[in-house]
Amino acid sequence: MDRMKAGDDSLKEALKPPGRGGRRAPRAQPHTDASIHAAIARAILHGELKAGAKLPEHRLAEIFGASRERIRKVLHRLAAERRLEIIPNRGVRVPQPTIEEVKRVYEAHRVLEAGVIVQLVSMLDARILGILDAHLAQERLAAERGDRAESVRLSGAFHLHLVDALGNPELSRFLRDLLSRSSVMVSVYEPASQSICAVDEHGAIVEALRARDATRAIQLSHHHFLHVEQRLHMEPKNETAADLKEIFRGAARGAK
Amino acid sequence: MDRMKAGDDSLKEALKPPGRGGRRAPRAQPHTDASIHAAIARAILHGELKAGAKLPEHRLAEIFGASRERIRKVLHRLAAERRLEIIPNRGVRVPQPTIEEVKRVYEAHRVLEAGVIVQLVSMLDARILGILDAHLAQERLAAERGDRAESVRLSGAFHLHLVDALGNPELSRFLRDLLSRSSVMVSVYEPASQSICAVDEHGAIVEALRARDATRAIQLSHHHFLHVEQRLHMEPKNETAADLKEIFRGAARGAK
DNA sequence: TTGGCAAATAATGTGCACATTCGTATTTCT
DNA sequence: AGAAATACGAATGTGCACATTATTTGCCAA
Repeated sequence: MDRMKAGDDSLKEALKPPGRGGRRAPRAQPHTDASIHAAIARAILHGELKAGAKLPEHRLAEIFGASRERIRKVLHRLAAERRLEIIPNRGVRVPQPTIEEVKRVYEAHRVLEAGVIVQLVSMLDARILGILDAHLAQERLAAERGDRAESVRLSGAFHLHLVDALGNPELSRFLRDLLSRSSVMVSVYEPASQSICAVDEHGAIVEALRARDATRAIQLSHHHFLHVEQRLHMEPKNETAADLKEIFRGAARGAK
Repeated sequence: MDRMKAGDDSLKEALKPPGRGGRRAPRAQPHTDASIHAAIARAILHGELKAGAKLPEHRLAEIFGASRERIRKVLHRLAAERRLEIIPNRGVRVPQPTIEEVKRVYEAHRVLEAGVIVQLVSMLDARILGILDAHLAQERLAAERGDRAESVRLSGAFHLHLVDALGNPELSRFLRDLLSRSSVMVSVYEPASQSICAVDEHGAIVEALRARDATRAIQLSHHHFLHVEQRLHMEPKNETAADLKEIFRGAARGAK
């Protein structure tokens, strides 16, 4: 028979909006390399493509209406960015990180953020503090509303704000890479409920920064990451992946 | 006539040893993807491929004796790693960083190393100190011998030892990316003579680490990087690139 | 002589077809 | 009946040929 493993039609759902959501399908340029790349990256980031999900290039080609070679190029690029994993002659999958790799990513983030804090206290100004304060307000609002999805998103954005404040593209890009890998991890080793990053801990870090106390800010950040790591479940969830067509439905070819 | 720009035959020279240098050409497997990737990466790292050098895929294909598609795949991967720059429909070149980008890379390295130091003082042991001490001894030896090339290599390796001591692959990989980009920069904005990184400054950092004085180590590291930045010339050298065949001669197909 | 324009040329981008390899299912032997 | 070997099928890997785009060269005109 067809040996369809676990429903193979949900890939379409994940790759919805390459950016602009509501426009009616333009024409003549259904999908550029960048839009396919963005669609798949977004699906991974949003957890719609679960860890371990297979991405057959032939299937993706027909979903996006693109040739297999274009899909192939995008897939290889995503693999070079560590967002996908290519096993020779066996296809491409969403990486299924081990618990050790998860800890390495968090450790890397922790080490980087310590360096960021050191640099930040020497160049902190009202503008940066304003951004951080505004962000904390958003986080509190989302927490009060009980908007869990938004809280998760904002808790990641907090750390992005810290590096982005330095204005260094290299560092920002590195952290984004780490976060994109973290997002896959939360779908596997799902943290206990509640917000991933407690708002209070973020607030405390900002206060230490405001006081130009790098040592204290680093300590707070350090403990903050330890809390996050402790919330991770030690055993992977191992759920069956949704099918590709569903995932990429919106992103597929606009309106087929 | 032939419009050979600046001698187009030096590409071969740069891509010499994919790793093993002296072995006589094996057979049947002239070049795998990895070996081509390594050869080009090495040529960039060693400064044999100067900034702004063009790498026509057809030329590389005949040099390595591989198909154009394989070259193409490797080139795209190198571009994803920020080692090469692809301009659509205009080919691939070695990136020619601006002085601002150079400073960003050094700043990123400096910020990262601050975080590394923070983590390092909390997990420093005799083994790590031994590695660092041994490295310093090598650096002093090279300096006494006046071996400038070796000094440059070792000064970069010192910072690699610092991150590698943490045992975190993510951080090590990030720093290697940064260093690979720095190597292109020194060929453009050539630092004043003398060693790039003074051995004494490295030694002082190790001493601060030995004393578990993170603050002092960070300060030393910070000033160390400022010194390196100050040594950069502010104007690019703009020299004509050597030709490809020469660069990749050894690496090409072993024994033509 | 210089400036712009047009054709030729070379290099890149793309799609197609074939070769290779891995997983699966069937068959056969013990 | 169980296990191993084999054959089948699907998916990936690779090379080739064509289309498209940029760059250069030659020419013409001002």
